[in-house]
Amino acid sequence: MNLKELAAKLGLSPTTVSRALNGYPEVNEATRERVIAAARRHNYRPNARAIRLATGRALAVGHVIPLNHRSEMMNPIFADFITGSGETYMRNGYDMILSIVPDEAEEQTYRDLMSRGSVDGVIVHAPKVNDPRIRALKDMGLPFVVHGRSTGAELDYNWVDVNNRRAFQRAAEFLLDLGHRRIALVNGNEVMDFAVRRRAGLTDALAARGLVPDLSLMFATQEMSETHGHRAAEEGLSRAEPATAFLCASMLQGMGVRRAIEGRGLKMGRDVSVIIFDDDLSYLRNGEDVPIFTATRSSVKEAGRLAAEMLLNVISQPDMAPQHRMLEAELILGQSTGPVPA
Amino acid sequence: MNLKELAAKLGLSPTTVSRALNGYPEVNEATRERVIAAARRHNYRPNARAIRLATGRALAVGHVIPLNHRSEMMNPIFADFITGSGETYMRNGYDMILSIVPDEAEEQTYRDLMSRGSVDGVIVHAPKVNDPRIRALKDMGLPFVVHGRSTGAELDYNWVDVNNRRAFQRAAEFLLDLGHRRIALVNGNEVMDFAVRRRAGLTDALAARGLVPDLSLMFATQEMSETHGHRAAEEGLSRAEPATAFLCASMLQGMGVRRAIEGRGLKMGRDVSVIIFDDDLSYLRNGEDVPIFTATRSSVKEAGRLAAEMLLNVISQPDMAPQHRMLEAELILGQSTGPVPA
DNA sequence: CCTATGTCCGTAAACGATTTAGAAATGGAT
DNA sequence: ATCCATTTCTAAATCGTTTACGGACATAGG
Repeated sequence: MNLKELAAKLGLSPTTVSRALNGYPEVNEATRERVIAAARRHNYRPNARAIRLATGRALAVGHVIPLNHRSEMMNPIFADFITGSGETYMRNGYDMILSIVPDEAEEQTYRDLMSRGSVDGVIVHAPKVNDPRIRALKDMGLPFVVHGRSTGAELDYNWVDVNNRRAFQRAAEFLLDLGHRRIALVNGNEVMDFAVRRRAGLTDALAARGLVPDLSLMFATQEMSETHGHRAAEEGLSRAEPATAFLCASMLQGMGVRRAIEGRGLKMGRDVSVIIFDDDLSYLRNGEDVPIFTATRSSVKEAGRLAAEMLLNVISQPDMAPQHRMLEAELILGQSTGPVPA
Repeated sequence: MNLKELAAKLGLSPTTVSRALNGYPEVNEATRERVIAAARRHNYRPNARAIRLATGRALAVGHVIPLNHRSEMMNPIFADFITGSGETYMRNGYDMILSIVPDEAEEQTYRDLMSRGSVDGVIVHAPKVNDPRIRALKDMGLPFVVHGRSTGAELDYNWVDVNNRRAFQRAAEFLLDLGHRRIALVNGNEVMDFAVRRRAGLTDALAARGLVPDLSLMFATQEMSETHGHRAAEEGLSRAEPATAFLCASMLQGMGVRRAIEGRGLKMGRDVSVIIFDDDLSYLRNGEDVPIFTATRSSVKEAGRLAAEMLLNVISQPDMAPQHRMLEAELILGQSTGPVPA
């Protein structure tokens, strides 16, 4: 059942039917109701392909997920992010198109999505320091929102980010207040922008107390996984002067650190303190009612929701000034931290 | 730059240009090359919206992800699954459209995708026992492939599944050979079809040795998470006759079980044995070179690849007989199993 | 020489909606 | 009765491709 057929059944022109269904004012309310009733009765759904061609809009946004083909690993936060953004798209009649591409092909993917008219805008995931995609997207004129930021990008652009620096700074201050001086960092890969900011948060806090970071306790694991966290903690605990506290960039790393601690017969929270960054992932809850890990918490799902809303705004008002949204992580107290052992 | 403009520049009709670019035979090879060169030079990309309307194909497949709105949790295997399927779509020029919907709205979502012409087919995720979606999709005539199966569906349909029953049967036999008799099951929610099959695998193995399952050791957790695994193991270990082995449906549950074991000062693999189902997720590796957990392993990413290929085949040949692909899990030996303590 | 067969290319009509321009009907005001 | 504005609707163009059909030309066969 298409528009023409429906119009024929009603004895109206396709134009009027279209206008009636889309809420245009120049149609009698009586006919509008008649049209809507008939549309419902005949189960009419406008053909999305035709709408897209006629309006010149794709009614779709793209999420391009870079796949690090060395580790073949997709960022685990991604599932939660799209859970948040997906609902916004649905409510506004937009489709979400996912492209998973090796990271070196990402820029070309944006170009294709754009020039073939498959999307009206994109979300940029996992920005690196000095990420070239930002300049490229600006040049192409494709609306975009970055989840995170890119240090060194001289242009202004739309982003939604959590205050990674402040989060790790506060976490480090908390550990310092507990007397910890040998604080190990179990970071993500430091080509990623968020990792650099988290590291800066730690060094800021140390510097504020006149301490210099011990580079032998700064780990940046290739993957933010349990095993990599475990390995880093093994090293940090076997130093001549072992770490008394760990600051981890992810829950999984934190679990690996805990395993290393307990593997040595030590107790987390008593002998060694651990703070993690908790993205509040649905499938990796930090405890149920009472949190296991002390953590800086910020919901990545919420970030997804905000980024999607921002992108739809940017699409509908293309010459709007760049939008920014900074989220603050909350520091929540769990059972994994305590005063430094005497 | 569109087709008409490109044709004008070449002094040809749009028809000829279209045919040249799409490899139709009725065009001189010399002109074809001229056209291809010009298309490349002017950076011409055919408008996807127009192609879709003209051909009547969506050139897109849908993945409808049910969101259990009680737990607000997306299945964590999903990210790996689409990593596998995504590449197949890309190679064949298909888009992947993701819809994340509360599970009660899922059927309506399929209907919308279909009648508005947004997709040529869908992948059905997370089938339940007696899943009504299968009948609904058959009735609608929308091509689909199920990741998993649905016990009780009287119709035949396309599916890609792992042999869950055999996997858990073999795992249980292995534990029985090691002398274990009190084997706890830490299963997923048993409205899910795969969970029922895994349970059947265990009870099969027990029955083959004349044993009856101890219902007080059969857990079906609402979520397959670390905390739920931990809680189940706490119960299983505090029985009058505690479990000596655990059969877990996921890696995360296994990690929770390990935590419960170690929290009691016991050692996994010596005091208590654990076998997990390992979906070979990219962000949850079971060890690096040598596996931590003894596991039944089957790559969900591979399943995604196979399901995508099957779906594209079904789309291109709609009256093909239903296709099935059964994957066998391999039983890999880790450090989490050993003979039952005396 | 005429016709049949191929080869190569163009014309025009789809595809199914939106949207522009304009016509017909209606209602008041003069 | 005339004029103008407003309301309501229609016809036709448009979006950028694909594709059914047909024409021109060359070559081969009779």
